[in-house]
Amino acid sequence: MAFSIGELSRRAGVKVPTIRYYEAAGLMPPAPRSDGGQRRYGRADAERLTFIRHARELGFEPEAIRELLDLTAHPEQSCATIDAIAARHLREVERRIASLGRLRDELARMIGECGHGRIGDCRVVETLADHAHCAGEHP
Amino acid sequence: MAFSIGELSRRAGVKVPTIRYYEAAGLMPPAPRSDGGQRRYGRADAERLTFIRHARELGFEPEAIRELLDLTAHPEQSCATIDAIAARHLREVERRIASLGRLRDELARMIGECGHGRIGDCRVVETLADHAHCAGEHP
DNA sequence: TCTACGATCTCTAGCGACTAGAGGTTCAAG
DNA sequence: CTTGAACCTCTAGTCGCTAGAGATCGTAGA
Repeated sequence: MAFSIGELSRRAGVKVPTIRYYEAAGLMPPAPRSDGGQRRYGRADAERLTFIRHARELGFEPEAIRELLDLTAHPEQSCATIDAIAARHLREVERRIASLGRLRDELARMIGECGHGRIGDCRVVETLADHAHCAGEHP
Repeated sequence: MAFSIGELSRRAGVKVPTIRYYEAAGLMPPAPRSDGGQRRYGRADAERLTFIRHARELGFEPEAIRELLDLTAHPEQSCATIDAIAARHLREVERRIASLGRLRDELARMIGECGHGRIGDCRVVETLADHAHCAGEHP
């Protein structure tokens, strides 16, 4: 039920030094220690760390991840607070899904044309380059 | 038709020093210079840079972005090469869309429960923490 | 044409998020 | 017990930017 940092590393797919870094950075809680001073972890830590890894791979910044983790950690805070934070992240997530959807379609089209012996022209750049209007981001 | 780095910065939503950094890093081609040595850009540069920004926001590493840009830049390379690279990115993009979809559903559920006066428990962590099986990533 | 001043130039240094290594301690299988 | 892999802390390095410093360019207005 209690396992080492190496085991946690294997379960979550996050390198050992990175786990220690996340603890120092406040993304992971300070782990309880064995008599000899080594960190001990449980299932919840593996889940939390796996979430952090996925969120990082998806391009979320540590600050955003912290907020998402807080949603889980403090369900007692007001509905309005949760709603505002969740809604903001929801909009962001939907933007990303839309962008990735366009990229997926373009990649699929290229592969399809390849199969028919044509070297189709590639519009990967145009695919994500347009839609500059989805911005409203840089003040 | 030819504009400055500041103008490019505004069009693409990327800071001026970052543009110079991308040039040094090889993500942007070396820009032609004015008589006085200032960089001059065209429409294609703005598109490319906007693509880079979007791809970075979506969590793609510079190396992956370089590959995607190369797909566009060298349509003359063999079908097999293009197919392999595009297929790999397609799988990755689909994984991300699936992950984001789960996160979106969970955020939407929380907001929905908020609206009905309940402070629903938050499962955002579980949402992305499971599915460790989609790994095959860390050797 | 001259001038002023904002934009651009290069260069160096700093920061956030890791990552790698040195040197020493702990744990657990034998 | 012993011993070697795994852990500890600490420092230093890398990558992707970001923020000055000090000098030069370019253009609008007198």
